[in-house]
Amino acid sequence: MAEEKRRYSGQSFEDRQTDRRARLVRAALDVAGRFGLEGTSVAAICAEAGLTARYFYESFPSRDAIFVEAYRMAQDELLEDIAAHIDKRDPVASALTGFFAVLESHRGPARVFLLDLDDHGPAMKAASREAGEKFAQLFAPRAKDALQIAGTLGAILQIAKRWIAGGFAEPVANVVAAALPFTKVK
Amino acid sequence: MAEEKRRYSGQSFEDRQTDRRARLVRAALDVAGRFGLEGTSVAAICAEAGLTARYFYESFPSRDAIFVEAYRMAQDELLEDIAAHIDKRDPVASALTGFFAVLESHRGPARVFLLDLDDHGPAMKAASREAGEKFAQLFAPRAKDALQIAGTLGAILQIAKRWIAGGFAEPVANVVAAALPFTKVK
DNA sequence: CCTATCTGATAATCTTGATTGTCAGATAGT
DNA sequence: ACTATCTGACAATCAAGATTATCAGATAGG
Repeated sequence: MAEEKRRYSGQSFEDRQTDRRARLVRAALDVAGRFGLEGTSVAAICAEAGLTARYFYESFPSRDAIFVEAYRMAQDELLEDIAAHIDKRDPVASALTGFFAVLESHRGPARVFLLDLDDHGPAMKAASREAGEKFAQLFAPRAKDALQIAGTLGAILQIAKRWIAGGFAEPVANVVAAALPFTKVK
Repeated sequence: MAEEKRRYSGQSFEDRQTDRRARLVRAALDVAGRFGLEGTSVAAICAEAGLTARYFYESFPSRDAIFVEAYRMAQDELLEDIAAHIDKRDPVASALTGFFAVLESHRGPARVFLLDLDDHGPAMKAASREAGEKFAQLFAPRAKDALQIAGTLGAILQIAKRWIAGGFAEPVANVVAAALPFTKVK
């Protein structure tokens, strides 16, 4: 909507292309956040971005490609936001607070993150594994046993899912309080 | 294969129908265990069961219907097997041991259980929620906070996933040892 | 004004897989 | 042997959605 003026050389066409690409990624994240990856068609992404399929394939070779890109973008933003929240005094608790706070403020992207991504192709699986490793460094910085790290991560993610399913009813502080003990498991 | 003799009235036709239905459910569980729900087509289920599509729709109105049934069957069997393992002395630890032991011996059905089932329709979602409640009684019998229960369950499931991803390399005892502390979180 | 390029919309194509329908051969009860 | 029913295989239909192709109108630079 918001019908951009047609003046297509206010910006160079590369700039416009880049714009479109970015709009598509945003749209994909948005739609996937509402309907899940499976429920996100190319048509829906394009409609959300106010573009048509032609532009989609101008920037991405396939639907899966944009999913991977959207996921990585959300991942990066989430990690950055959390990093900004970290307090040296108590890195784990503050990271946790940052994590849940960001989820609460970006409810769309949040959902994409918490899905099981192992069943959406190898690229997605790899991206999700990388994310897992990065989060592990935040939430279980000194754990060495892979299974234990998995447990901590699983606990936090499942708590987040339940929280989201309940409509973010609990205040962040409560959620953090529930999750924190799971980071302390010896 | 194993070409059953055609003698279709050795059993009444109702019996044969019931047989076919059961074979289909087994097959669905098996294929889903190998390829995931999305990767499980009606054709694949039928091939695995040694039957054809006609019989599929004789017993099930849709593909989703058999998924729900297969999931519930696996759920029941898993819970029964765990129940058989429970030791009154230390119910949680023994339930955990039973859980992982069963996963190890039934690797196919195991996978179906650990998937995120929220994105396969409302019936599946409901079934998975029920399962969650039953498992919570086993693994977190005295917890009262929903978020904490979620955390414990999430930890155990994630540990199981990681274990499976690693090809069941760790012995069950180690996996139980990694998971047990997560059931003790206060 | 002309024209090459860009844009937006729409339609055509292709794939995949579910769901139905048809049919000849097999079986068992009579 | 006769016939109604059951069986297995296969083709036909339908739908959804990805990917491509087409086309008329808009724009800007010369």
